[in-house]
Amino acid sequence: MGRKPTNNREKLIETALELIWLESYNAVSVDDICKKAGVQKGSFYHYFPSKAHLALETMDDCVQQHIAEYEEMFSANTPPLERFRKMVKFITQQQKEVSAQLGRVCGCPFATLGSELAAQDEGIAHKVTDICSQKTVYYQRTLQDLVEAGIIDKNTDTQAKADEIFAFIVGQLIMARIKNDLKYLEKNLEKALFDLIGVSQQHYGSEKLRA
Amino acid sequence: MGRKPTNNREKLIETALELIWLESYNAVSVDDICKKAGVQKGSFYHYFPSKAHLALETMDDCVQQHIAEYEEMFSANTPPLERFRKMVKFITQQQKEVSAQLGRVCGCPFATLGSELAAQDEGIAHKVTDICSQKTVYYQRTLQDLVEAGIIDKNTDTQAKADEIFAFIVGQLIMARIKNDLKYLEKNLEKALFDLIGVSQQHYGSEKLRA
DNA sequence: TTAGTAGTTGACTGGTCGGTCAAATATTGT
DNA sequence: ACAATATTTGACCGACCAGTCAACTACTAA
Repeated sequence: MGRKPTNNREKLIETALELIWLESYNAVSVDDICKKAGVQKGSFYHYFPSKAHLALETMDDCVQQHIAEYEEMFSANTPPLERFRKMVKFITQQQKEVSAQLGRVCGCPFATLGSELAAQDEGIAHKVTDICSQKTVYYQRTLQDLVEAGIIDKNTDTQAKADEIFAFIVGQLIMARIKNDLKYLEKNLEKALFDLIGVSQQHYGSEKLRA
Repeated sequence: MGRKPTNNREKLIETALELIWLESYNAVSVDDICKKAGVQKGSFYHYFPSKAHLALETMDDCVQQHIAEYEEMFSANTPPLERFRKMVKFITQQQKEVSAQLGRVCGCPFATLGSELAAQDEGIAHKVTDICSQKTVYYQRTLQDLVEAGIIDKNTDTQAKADEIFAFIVGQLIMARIKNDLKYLEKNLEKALFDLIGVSQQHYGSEKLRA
């Protein structure tokens, strides 16, 4: 029943991701999004009760894709250090692509949005917090595997360390966004991450041999 | 000549820092700032040619206070590890105070503003980048001292490591802001920072003995 | 005294904001 | 054919936005 389904909903979500990621939530208006998506404002409010709800659904859409990637990168049959290496490559590669597509380094959309709206919209702040926990689970499991493999200190507080890793990556992405420069990401992220985790030099490249 | 000087200018800058730090640049209007500062809009535009200029001057004002603190914390007659410890304490203490005063964890005003306006206002993005470089100079000098004292790996790329430290702290502050929670900052920041720098466990508390 | 100046006032502008709505249109099940 | 439903349309709303301006006030230097 009803009218033929169009992809207006998806178009709005896609466009919202682009514009908000590039600029910011408050700098992009509903009219901007509609115009760029080629959708009328009435249709917008047919699908989303408010601008904030669009942002929430956009984040859901974005995180779903991320989780799919993370499931693969962090699968148990990948050696633990290699998982982090894959993640670093994924992040830098993704930043490179988005930067080429949108014309500037955009960083982490969740962190940017979360920081901007932390005090303005509880719902969005909460959603971002959720996404963080979701991701740190992958880190924590991997850290446990690293402990068991004897690659890092067995007294590591894996929960705390996982949060630190997340914060570290967020920080690097925020700085890349502000400076509009990918070179720090490309050059040092992996090594810096291993320093933070506490991987000794001798393990840096030797995992495959021992795994 | 002219009328008796008031402190309206300072009031505007103070109020702008409060409101923008708490919320965000685009979420706070010139009217909001004027109202809270008890200053008329005409006076606002007597002192500042635009909202963006106010933000710039607010950052200048804020960074000046920071630099004074950093000069003391990072003075050469403080042992290098102790400098970082002082900084961590300063950051957590400041966050605690601001959080008590403004009602929520606010994080790093430069990073929040920089991330929000990176693509919207070149001037502000550039100013934030400047502030970063200014601060990383302190880190780099301290890292060199740590190398010379034999406390960290002598092959450390101090320039890169200083940027990593900055990004790490920014990340922690952004996460504290998003989660509106200081506990990670209070519990683990110092240890995590030392891990990132590559300070071995044996040096954690022993510096004063050897310095 | 008076001319010049720094600072203040608050009404005003044109444009944009998020959001609403009643009517039109297309599609489906019966 | 027709009723029910899903979707689209674009004009419209009041509130708010950054910024302007001409008149006004209080001070100083000559």
